[in-house]
Amino acid sequence: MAITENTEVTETITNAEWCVMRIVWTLDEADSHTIIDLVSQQHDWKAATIKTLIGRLVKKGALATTKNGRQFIYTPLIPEQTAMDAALTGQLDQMCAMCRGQAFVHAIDQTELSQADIQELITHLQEKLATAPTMIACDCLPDGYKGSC
Amino acid sequence: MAITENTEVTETITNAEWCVMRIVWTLDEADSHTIIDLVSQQHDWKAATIKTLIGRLVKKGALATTKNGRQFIYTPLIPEQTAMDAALTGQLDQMCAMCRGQAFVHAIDQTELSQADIQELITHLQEKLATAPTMIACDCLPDGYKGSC
DNA sequence: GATTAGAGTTTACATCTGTAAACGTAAAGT
DNA sequence: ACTTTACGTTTACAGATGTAAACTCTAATC
Repeated sequence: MAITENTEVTETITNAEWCVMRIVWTLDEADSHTIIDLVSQQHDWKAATIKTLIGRLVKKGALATTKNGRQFIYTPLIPEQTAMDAALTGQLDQMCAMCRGQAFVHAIDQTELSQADIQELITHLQEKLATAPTMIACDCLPDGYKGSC
Repeated sequence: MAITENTEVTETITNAEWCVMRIVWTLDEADSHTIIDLVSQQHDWKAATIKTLIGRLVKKGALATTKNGRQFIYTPLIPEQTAMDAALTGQLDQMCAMCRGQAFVHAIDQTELSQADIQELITHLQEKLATAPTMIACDCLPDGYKGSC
């Protein structure tokens, strides 16, 4: 069995931490110098700030460290797609079930998507359509109360 | 001109606050007794906790108050759809532009959607397809560096 | 009219986040 | 060997967030 599987997305990655993770996800592995260099070109943060974020991510189990001479090489322990999925789903779970569809409509309107992604989305949606319910009930009120947004 | 337009979504609504807002959005207006009653059926929070959340939402300008005898009637000052839109978009803006399409695929897979919503999404996507780029570049690294997730 | 109850306000407090300086230590240069 | 770097760790600190008790009134009750 694999040694470092991370199925459980235990800890949450904060906004600032996302910026660090994105660098490491993209490079797949990076030393702190590289991370600090790249992140500070995107955000007006001191090196110390980025060091803190790296440290917190290691403690959270989002980044792994491999000793390389005097320094570390950082690698992602949780897949980018998993983190994105959890972040989006977490946000959606908080919203009224009845309104999620509209939220998607708006979000998709405002997001640049590639032709391939759009195709894939259409395909998935068409499949989903087959078994889709006529309507989704509002789940904002406790069980037993009816109401709709 | 209208008196209480709230175009600017200044303050953020926190997770706990969302639970209160959902009740008010759904009922359209509610007194604190009702809010406390309904919210505490969904969450194991003391009345005091919910009072705090209501207070913070009023201070943030998310809820309006109208005096009604000794108590207040609370009404939403920001539309639910606007808040949902901002929440989703904010989350997406944090993720790699190249990966957002996949994030949508996963999110949509895990969300129950009505037939009508799916139809609408397909229509929007088909329209989008016409002007969609072949691919979206990864924007995780600072300008000048190329790399892809 | 005195008392009580309930609505809103203040205060409290631990944890999480964003932001960063200070520090210890081992490697690298001289 | 001695000093300077530079990497990772510790400490700091204000503001946001989750969670809730305490307090102050005004309105309703006896």
